[in-house]
Amino acid sequence: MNTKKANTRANLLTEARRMFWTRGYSNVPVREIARAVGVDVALISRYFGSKKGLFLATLETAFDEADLADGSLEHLMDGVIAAFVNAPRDGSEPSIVQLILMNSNEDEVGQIVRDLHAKKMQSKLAALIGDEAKAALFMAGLLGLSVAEKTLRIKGIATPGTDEYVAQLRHVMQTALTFGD
Amino acid sequence: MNTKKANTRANLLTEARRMFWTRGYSNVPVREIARAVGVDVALISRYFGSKKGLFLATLETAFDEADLADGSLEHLMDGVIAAFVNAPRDGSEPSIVQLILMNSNEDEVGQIVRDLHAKKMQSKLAALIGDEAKAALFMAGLLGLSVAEKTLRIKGIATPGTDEYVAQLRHVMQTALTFGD
DNA sequence: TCTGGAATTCAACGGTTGTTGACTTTGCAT
DNA sequence: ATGCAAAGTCAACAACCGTTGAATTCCAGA
Repeated sequence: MNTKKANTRANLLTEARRMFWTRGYSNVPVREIARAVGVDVALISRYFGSKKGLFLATLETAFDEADLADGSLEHLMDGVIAAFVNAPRDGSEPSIVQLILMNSNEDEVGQIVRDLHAKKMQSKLAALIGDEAKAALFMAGLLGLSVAEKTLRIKGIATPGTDEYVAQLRHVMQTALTFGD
Repeated sequence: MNTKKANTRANLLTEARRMFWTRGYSNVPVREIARAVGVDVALISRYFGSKKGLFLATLETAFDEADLADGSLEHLMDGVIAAFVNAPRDGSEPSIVQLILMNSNEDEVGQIVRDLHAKKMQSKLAALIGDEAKAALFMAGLLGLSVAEKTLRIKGIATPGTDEYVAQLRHVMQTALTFGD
């Protein structure tokens, strides 16, 4: 069987992604990932080279599903919400916004995450909106709402997934688009 | 001299505050703080009990200067900007918003920072604005702009301290106050 | 100058981290 | 059943962390 090794490798990748993206790179010991999967720690270094290699592997398919081709404002917002804010599939999985917020402070991998965000997300947004300052405010609103709810758990922010949360998101984002007008 | 001990104690406190507030609690080894001040590591445990004790000491006077008593919208925004966003005195010193963003993810001291923020900052804001949801969006905009500039370094966000940055801040915050109307 | 207490340093501890080489188990082909 | 890679485990490593008791330096008062 070739699927045996590939299976545990995939399990490690899934578990690592969930932990790294919700708690941050340096706050997750490799031993804990291995324990959650049910294998020995040595396999991480063996299959992914190092802890950093495992983290980079979780990044590789991060922005693949993001498709913001459509130009209309309505579809732009919906696309951003669907691709970056909503957690993919299972509700326990973190969103891309959370990946960014959790790991951009990290010393080692922080720059990689920032560059990836700038290249795949921010530049695309700026091109679609057509104004760098507006796009920046757009993104700031997105991040602020996320950190307010997910990290600071401020009372008054709606629960993600609800219509009310989407309404808040759209209101904040739409505001950014009127800046300076 | 009684001022000798108090002097190095104050130096440790200042250096710890700058490092903890800009890089996060767990990312700053106590040995580095001591080295920056020019004393031995043992003094930290001796003077503050523990690393956590040192961090808590940096929190003690954090929200003291915050005065949002005035009810007018103009003064509310200016007060928030002055008290929480602008760095106090020296430009190299971090702001309270940065303290919150940097340490709210921490396992140990995160809850303390969150509680402190909720008690001293968010509840006060909610009372002044009179609407919990609006106050939450107000705070979200503040945090988002800060994390976009300071943490992610998104191009398009103005430099803090400039008039343009204040304009962005006010625009984002004002938007939150019109939510639902 | 001597002394005694305060201020600081020194050296070591137990614990945790990521990593690696050697060993053991698994499972298919012969 | 047997051999033999592949898959996984085990033990140990060096480096780093926060903390602590003992030793040392510093310095004002007698």
